[in-house]
Amino acid sequence: MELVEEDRYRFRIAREGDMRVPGVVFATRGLLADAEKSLAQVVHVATLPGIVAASYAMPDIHWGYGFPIGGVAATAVDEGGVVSPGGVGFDISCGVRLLAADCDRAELAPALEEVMDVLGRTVPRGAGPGGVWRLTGPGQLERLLRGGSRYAVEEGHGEERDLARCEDGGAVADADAGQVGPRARERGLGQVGSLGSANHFLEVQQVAEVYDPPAADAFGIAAGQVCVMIHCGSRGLGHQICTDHVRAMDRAMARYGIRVPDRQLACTPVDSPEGRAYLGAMAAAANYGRANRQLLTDAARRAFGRVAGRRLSLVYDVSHNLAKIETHEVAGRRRRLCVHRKGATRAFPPGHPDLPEDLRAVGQPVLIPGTMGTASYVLAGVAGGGAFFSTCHGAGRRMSRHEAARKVSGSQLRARLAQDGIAARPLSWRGLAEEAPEAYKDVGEVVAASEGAGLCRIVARLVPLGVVKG
DNA sequence: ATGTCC
Repeated sequence: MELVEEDRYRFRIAREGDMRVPGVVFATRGLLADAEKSLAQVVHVATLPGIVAASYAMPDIHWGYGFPIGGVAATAVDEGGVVSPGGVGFDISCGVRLLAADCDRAELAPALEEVMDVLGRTVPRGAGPGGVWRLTGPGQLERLLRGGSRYAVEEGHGEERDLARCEDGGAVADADAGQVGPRARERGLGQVGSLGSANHFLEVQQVAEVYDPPAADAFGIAAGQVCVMIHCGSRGLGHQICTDHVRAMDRAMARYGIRVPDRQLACTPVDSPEGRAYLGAMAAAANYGRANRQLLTDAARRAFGRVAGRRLSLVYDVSHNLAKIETHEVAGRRRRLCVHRKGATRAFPPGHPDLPEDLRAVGQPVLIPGTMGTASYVLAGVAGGGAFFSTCHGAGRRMSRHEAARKVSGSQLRARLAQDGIAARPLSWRGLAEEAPEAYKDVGEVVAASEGAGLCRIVARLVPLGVVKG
């Protein structure tokens, strides 16, 4: 496949064959080494009915189920555009929340090990059931699927101010719990308020460097400040919803005359019973993911309060695995689009009406989880953001889990992190090894390419002080 | 990502 370099950070895959739009890849040549399989997925996505503008890829693109991770695709709702669960991913509403503590690193230092011990004991994690909340019955799950973070706050697990700093105010209204199947419910009941495993984490971090002081100031973070970053999703509930609706769409697709180059791209029109059912269930899972992060926030606040007498205030909460109905101008026309972001973060520009008032002047905070040994970033949305106001979501893997586990010893990694002043609380050595910093690309390179491509601007770099891993 | 294969 030919990748035409349009400028240093933007490449084009010309339209050919069944492609309805070209591919546009924001990256550097270096970041695209070994990206052949995921670029083929960019081409596959370009064939979807109703897709507009381009099949986009972010600088942290890598291979995923059907769509690439780091993919953005918008379809025109009123022109037969489709929705595809593969364009959201299995971990619906996986996302990141950043909390800022009322202290700097030196002030927390004497209490850090104990804070990490308490977090290690009180943050539920790992595969399978177990969470902060034990739901009392189906009615409570129903309210949670509709109310998201808002419901968790109503039940006493947070502050009203938290909701203003959550994407969509902590919950979307179009959740349809009736489209969440019995198995998804069953899996979700016992996992509310848990990290999960793999790349999910809770980290205590320090703001190492501020690049955009006015934006950092508006976000409520400053150099040296201690932060807590939570990266998790909708656990088994989201996974089961994806499984159920992929199956339903796979069966229904032919009735709509839709053919896709890869069965993993199963889709139906947004405006079809199957499309609406998926989007309703997906929104419910999105609310579940938000409640999940709200409850983990509560657990982190309790640990910080009890051990160190410190408070945590919410900077922002944003997902990087969602599809949303948004209105954008395409080719001079305002159109209602279904924007799929999979491993891509929404990044609203300054002035956007959906941003809370105190952030509107600087743009939406974008939270980029890096690795436990290097850094994470806070970015901000910019005007003109070239892919329906989307940017990267993380470092992107360089090694497979298998390769990382083979090359890295978990116990040696923990010792190495400790030498660097990072207190790790892993659940298993294997899990830690799979997430070793060297298993990932350089997150600094990813965010630099994202900024260079005009998708966002870099606000601050955060470095880990302690990590709780599933 | 995921009760890592109903």
